[in-house]
Amino acid sequence: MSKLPYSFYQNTDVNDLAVQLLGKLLFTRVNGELTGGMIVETEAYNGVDDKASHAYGGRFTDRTKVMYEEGGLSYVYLCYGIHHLFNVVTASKGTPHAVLIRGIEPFEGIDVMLRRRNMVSLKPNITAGPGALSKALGIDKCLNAKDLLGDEVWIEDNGLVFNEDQIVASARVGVDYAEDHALLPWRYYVKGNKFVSKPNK
DNA sequence: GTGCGGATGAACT
DNA sequence: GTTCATCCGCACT
Repeated sequence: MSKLPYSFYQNTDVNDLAVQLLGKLLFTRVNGELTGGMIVETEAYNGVDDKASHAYGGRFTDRTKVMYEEGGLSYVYLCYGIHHLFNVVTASKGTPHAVLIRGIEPFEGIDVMLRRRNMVSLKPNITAGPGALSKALGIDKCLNAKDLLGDEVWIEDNGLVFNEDQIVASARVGVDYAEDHALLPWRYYVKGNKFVSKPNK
């Protein structure tokens, strides 16, 4: 297995990239503890033209500035004051594309994830949903703006590729505020996988 | 400096 | 289906 190269993240078609991330392995090493899982659900956020994106209209703030960096960095932010959401920054410098990781299937360090989630047995909700998987992987603001080829958070290619008929595209979750962009089918998930988040149609 | 509300999840009724 | 935990980013004064 090998880490995805920078060239992977440079893709300017953020939807294509969101699909390609399905089946890849997301790892973190926090306090020396290795955890990881296979990405089974993503959402594409198409930068300045996307009303659901934090960078819509070119908004550039302390929080959103990392999205304007070169693809291959992390973008982690706090949502509802409680949940840290993990995104992959993509495209080239100046183009604030990002892909939200919404679900992973546990692969490595399951005991550590159970402890972090206060769970005794493995159930889908350990990593189904963006807030849940961040907690299981130990992701918080400290992992914002990290190099995805570093040794704190990274993504590996295990060679697995899904067929088109194994992938479902649907509307993104929790973006009602995005008006006419709320219904765009930019959420992608692996059909039938138990670690896809709740609104699973 | 102030006020509003969110790319959610879990525990309720 | 409804409620609420719990913070800070962001727009505006």
